[in-house]
Amino acid sequence: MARKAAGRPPEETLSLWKREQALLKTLVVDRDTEAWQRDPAFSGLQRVGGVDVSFVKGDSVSACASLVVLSYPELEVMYEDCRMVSLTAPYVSGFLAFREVPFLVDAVQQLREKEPRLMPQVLFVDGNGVLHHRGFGVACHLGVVTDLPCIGVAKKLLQVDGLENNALHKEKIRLLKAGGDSFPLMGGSGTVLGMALKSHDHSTKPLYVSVGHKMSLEAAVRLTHGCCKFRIPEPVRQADIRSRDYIRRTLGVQGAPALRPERSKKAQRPKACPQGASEEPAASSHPLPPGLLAARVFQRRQRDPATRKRLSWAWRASVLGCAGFLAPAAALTHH
DNA sequence: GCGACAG
DNA sequence: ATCTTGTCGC
Repeated sequence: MARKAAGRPPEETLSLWKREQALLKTLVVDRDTEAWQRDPAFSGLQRVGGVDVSFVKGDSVSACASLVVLSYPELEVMYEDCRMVSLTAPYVSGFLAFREVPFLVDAVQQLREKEPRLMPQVLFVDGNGVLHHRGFGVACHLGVVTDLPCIGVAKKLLQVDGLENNALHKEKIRLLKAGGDSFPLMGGSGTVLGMALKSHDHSTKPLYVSVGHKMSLEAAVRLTHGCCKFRIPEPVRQADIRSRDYIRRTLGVQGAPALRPERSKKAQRPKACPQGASEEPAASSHPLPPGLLAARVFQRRQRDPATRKRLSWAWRASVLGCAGFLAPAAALTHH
């Protein structure tokens, strides 16, 4: 039963989303916060995570959200969680997080409750971090809401702040020699928004790496390279493969009941799965509305005395925003 | 009409 | 994101 696509949201909704992004952006930490991030060999890093959302072809609502955890440096799958979800928001460039993040947060939360020892120390996110229209892409969004270090990895250049996939850019790509080579992506304001990375020796198209949360750009690029067996970092690649497999096994086999759905060879069976995981599509979860999600984050952060003062105004604005009493935009630029 | 457009 | 076969290269 393929459901109909939601149209583009009204300007009013986009305005609320922009406010949400502006609020949460104040919580992004764009430097290394963990000891392993500064270690040359990432000593102390044992678990890397990846998330992805795959879609059902004729259906713009049904999707499979997946979270995988891999060992580091072996890059073997230790945990896999795939779940069918019903998307509520349409895809709008610049607002990807509002479509995908609620389900990914649910997956992280379930892992935190049921298998805390498997919690990844960093999450690779399919999409951009600070390399974004308003400096707050899906990798930042997921990072701030989960409080996990996150790395944004996009397969195509998001052309914002003067960045263009033009002849000069293509020439810089051509000059990348070996896997690990990269060049900075400088925005119009002179800020480095991310790096174009040749993820392995024989990759033509680069990856666009940017900071999501709690990690420096340098460490993000270095770790991304360290997690690439192929062009796409293994955590994201496994999340992608497994979510697509899940859809195929769940929806694509109905006409062939005699055949037992098989797992693709690229997807090795993980050691752990979430408890209660069913082969049937799970009931669609009910993510918090954007405003309440922000409120919950601020509520948690507010317990930390170091950030309480700085957040108090944002906390109030968030709560007021939820109630439909939005403060004027000027309130966000003061303080 | 033309170019942009993370996933 | 997804629609799609074969084909070229190691």
